[in-house]
Amino acid sequence: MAAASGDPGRWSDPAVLVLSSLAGGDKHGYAMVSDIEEMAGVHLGPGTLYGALARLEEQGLIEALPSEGRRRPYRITAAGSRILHEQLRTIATVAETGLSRLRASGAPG
Amino acid sequence: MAAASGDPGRWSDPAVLVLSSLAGGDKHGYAMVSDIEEMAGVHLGPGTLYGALARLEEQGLIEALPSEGRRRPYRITAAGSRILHEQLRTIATVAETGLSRLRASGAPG
DNA sequence: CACGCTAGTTCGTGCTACGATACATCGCCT
DNA sequence: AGGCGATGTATCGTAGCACGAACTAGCGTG
Repeated sequence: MAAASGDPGRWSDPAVLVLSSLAGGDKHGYAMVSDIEEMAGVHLGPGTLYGALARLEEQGLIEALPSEGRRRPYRITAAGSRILHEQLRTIATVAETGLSRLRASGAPG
Repeated sequence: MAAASGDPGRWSDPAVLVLSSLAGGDKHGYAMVSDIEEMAGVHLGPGTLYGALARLEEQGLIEALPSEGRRRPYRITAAGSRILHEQLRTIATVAETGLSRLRASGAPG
C-alpha cells in the first residue's frame, strides 16, 4: 500500500507471494519476480523482494542454495511450507467468505 | 506482521478484513472485531482497526452511518465493494495457486 | 456513588513496502 | 581482446502502516 490519497493500493504481501512462488520450485530473485507477476499480476521491486528474502531466510522459512554464477537461488524449507500452508488457508477462507458476501449483497437475484 | 525475530506473523491485512466484514452487513467497530475473529481467526486491536477505518473512509471505500448511542456503525460503499472484489480475486488466485503447489510438492502420490 | 463492562479514540514505536540507485557479471558484436 | 547492453543482485532512504497501551465516555448494578 503505497499511498493514502485515493489509492487503495493493490494487495501485496511479499512474504506470502515469495513463499508461494518458491512452493513451485527453487528460484532465484528475478525468476520469482516474473513468476509472481504471472500468477498474481503483482510486481515486486528489488527492495521489496530482497527485504522479504532476507527476513524469510532469517526466520528459516527459506534457505539459500549455492550460487549459480550471478544467480542466488532459494528453496522453501519445511517450516516455510508449513507456515505458508497456514497463511494460505486463512487467506483462502477470507477470500471465499468475502466473495460470497459480495455475491449475496450485490447479486440477490 | 508485528515482529521480525523468529515470528513469521499471522497474515493480516486490516483493509481487506474490514471490507470483507462490512460486505456482510453494516457493523460498528467491536462487531467487526468479533466478526473478523470468527471468520478468519485474526484479532485486530483497536489501533489497527481504527487506523484502517479512518483510511478506508478517507478513500471513500466505507462510509460512517449516524451513531447509535455509543456505537459508530459503518457501511461499505459501491467503490469499496468494487475494490474489495478486485483484491479478493487476486488473493484467491494466490491462495489457490500456492495451495495446489504445496499439494503437488508435498503429496506427490 | 463506586465499580466493571462495552465501545470508541488517541498516541508512539518499530517494522516494512517500495522505488531509486549502484554494483557485479555475462554474452554479444566488432 | 575491448566495449556495451542485458541480466541479476545488493543497499539506502522515505513514508506509511500494524500494533499494543493507555485514555475517555456511557450504562447497568449494588
